[in-house]
Amino acid sequence: MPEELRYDPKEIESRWQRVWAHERTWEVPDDLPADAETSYVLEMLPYPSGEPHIGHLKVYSVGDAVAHFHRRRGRRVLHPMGYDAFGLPAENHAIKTGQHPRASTDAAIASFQREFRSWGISIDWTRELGTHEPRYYRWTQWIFLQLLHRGLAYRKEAAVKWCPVDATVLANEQVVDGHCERCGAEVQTRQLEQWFFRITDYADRLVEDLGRIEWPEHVKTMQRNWIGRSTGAQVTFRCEELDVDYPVFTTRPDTLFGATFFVMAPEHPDVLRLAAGTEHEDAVRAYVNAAAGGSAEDRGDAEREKTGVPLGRTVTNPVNGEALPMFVADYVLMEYGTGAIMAVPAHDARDFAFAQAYGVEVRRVVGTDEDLPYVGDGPLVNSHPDFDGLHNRDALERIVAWLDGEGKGHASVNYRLRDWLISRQRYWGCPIPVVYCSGDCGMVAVPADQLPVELPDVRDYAPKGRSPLAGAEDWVATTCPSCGGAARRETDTMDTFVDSSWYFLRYCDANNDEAAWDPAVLARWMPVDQYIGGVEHAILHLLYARFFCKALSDLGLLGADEPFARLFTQGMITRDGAKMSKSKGNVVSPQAIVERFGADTARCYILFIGPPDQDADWSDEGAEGMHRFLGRLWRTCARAATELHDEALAVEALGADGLRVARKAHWAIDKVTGDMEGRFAFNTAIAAVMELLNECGPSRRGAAESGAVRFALATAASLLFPFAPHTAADAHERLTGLRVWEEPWPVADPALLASDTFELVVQVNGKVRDRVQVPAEADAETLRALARDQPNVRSHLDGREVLKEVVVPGRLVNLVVR
RNA sequence: GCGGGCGUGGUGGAACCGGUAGACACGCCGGCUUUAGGUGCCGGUGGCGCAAGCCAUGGGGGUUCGAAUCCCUCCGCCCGCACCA
Repeated sequence: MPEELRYDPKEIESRWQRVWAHERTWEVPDDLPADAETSYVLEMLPYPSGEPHIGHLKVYSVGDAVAHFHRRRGRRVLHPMGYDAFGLPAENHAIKTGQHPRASTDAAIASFQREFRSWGISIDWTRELGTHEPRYYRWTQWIFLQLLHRGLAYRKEAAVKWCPVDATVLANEQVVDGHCERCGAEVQTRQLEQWFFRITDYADRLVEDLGRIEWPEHVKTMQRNWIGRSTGAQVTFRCEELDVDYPVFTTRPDTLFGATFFVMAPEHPDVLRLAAGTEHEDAVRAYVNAAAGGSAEDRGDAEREKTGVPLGRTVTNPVNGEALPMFVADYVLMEYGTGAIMAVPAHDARDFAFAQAYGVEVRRVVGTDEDLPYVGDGPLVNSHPDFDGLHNRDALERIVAWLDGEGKGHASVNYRLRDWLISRQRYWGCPIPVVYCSGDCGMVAVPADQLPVELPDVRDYAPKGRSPLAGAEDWVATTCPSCGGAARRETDTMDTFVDSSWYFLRYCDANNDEAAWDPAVLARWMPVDQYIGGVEHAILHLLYARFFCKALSDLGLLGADEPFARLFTQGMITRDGAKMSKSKGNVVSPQAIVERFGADTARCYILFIGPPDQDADWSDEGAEGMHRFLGRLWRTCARAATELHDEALAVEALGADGLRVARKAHWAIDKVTGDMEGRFAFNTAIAAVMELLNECGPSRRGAAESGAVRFALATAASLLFPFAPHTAADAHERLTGLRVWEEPWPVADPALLASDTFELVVQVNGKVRDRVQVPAEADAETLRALARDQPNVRSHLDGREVLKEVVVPGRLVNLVVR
């Protein structure tokens, strides 16, 4: 093969990357014309650690294809890049090596930048940000202040989750089955004063607005489950002996007449007081202590035997005045509802299990033939003459109305969602911009014009149950912004999910030094039109970001109250069917692939491997095949550029071969466009380009006119550009002299899409017996006659009676015979 | 246990509305080019059968002229939720 026709991705890729960088091709200016059509395409913010992995390659291959497609369809596309740069891995590394987290983070960022650039993704690098840079976290702190002033950030003492390994508190969302989501250690409960964001204020809207966004249904379901909205009633039970009211939340006020006991969580503050002076006092104390020491994991296990201890007191059921025995039991959780429940064993599986174990009465109040416990619907029985016989769902409303009238209860909505605990006793995070005055001012917010509160250097990163920042004495000691007296800084830092809850806003106005953003600029881009990332963020990041947008929009700082209009969650790339990991030694490094085949091959193969929302197994052979295809495309174009003369494409003058090639090109335009528009079917889009190229092979194209072949090849390069930008740009330029990214996305000619003949399938009794080329305009009668006339069809009709003829114009004829 | 998704050649997958099952690729087989090879190009490739044909989309049943696609049922795998009152 002549040297000039060698496909050399290294040379091609670096050459075009230089052109795009030099011409700043992918930058979008801040002063776009008002009528510009825009699109915001965003991949989830990467955490920079070591080098990018194959998941990054996938997310940017998808995102860049989308970004390019929109650009070529005439939109101005915002496609920025940044780094989620605060976080524990860098800090833990610092504890081990003494290297400042900033140094290791910046090194990782540099390697990410280098690799991202080598992939040729079309990023507007002028908007690049790192969440650890003071110019960024200055505004993270500013947002914190806005929330603080609105009462959406607050400090309170509460039972919180503590990870003993990471030595910090965690948000509920970061505890999975009683274990730290990050490190896997079993979490403990501690009573601490911490900072929270009032996300529960938005619980309702966070559920409600899921209806307005185009997200995968399973992600919405996960969020709904997490928020856990339940409607029901709050009902007050009175303990006469102690003269205290205990409200409970129930979703089943219709079963109030079936309540036979009352249970409190071991953490309920009144438990010991209630038992005091009764014969159960010691047992209760022992039970409460045991519960406090038990593991959160066991506590959450529904299969576990129900345990509990009587309190020796009763409460009065407000609907019938009955005295119900009180218990303490750990199947009741302090953090949900009021920490106390009315127990209806006949119609609740948990209460039933407890009643069986402790010999409490079970009273059926929903009449059915089913065994107890019965949690379904039915007519009320054994309740009250006013309600007996009513369907329980109707009775529910009437009972709540009655309670309301009597002042004994009211309709109520309860959520599983807790407020977001955002303080962390760690170093490498955004400082919380608050000081504590040693005088009379108490807690004072650092004024916005004194931001950022910069993270000081410390000598010792090791966590000791308090933030390493507490050791930076010079930094901690400050003056009170209010009275000018002595004050001490808050030493906790913010959860890094705070940093990533607003970065997509900053990108819109990334270099604004006067404000976090200009709302007018934001209005142009927000919400993100297409967000792309892993499903592992279905709850954490995606819920927090939604909360931020709602809170900020309520503050008048932002128009969009949903951050991400469309979400796409990509599947994992596995190797030999298993998740890639260093310990398994099955890691495929993007750098190695790019080194060996070039970025275009890597990107295309990852998209070709299967539907991008599904997991897919990496195959080296598959990547080689993609490399062959790109080489063939490039070479065929390069050869055509010199060997096929550049004649105009006159469709009317084309012969059969030329027409076939031109048609195939228009078919491919239609196919690729449809695959990109409707769904992210990049795999079939690339397959269509492969088909088109196959049609242009020297033997297959036959006597096709050079204009038709050139058009088909240029089209192939053009259609492949979103997936293999360098190769496509190079091939396209050689062939046409034009820069493909400046060309509009091709539009299929309907006249060339429709063929003048089609292959009619003829079935007898549903089995294909023959095929025949027929004119596209043939009417049903013609098709019918033609079908019956095929030799192989005749032999199957021979001596039989035709009962029915099904004619599907443009497709098939089915003859039903006996 | 509850909810959701999936199951198609040796492999990844395609078939978007019920209308030619297996596009496109990997792998394999054969041929050509020949520079020694990788490479490149052309062709073949679901199974059984000499063939006509038959069988085939996890198993079974159903609806339909016609089912990978719709319905019922069973099996297997994956994901989420799971003492939330």
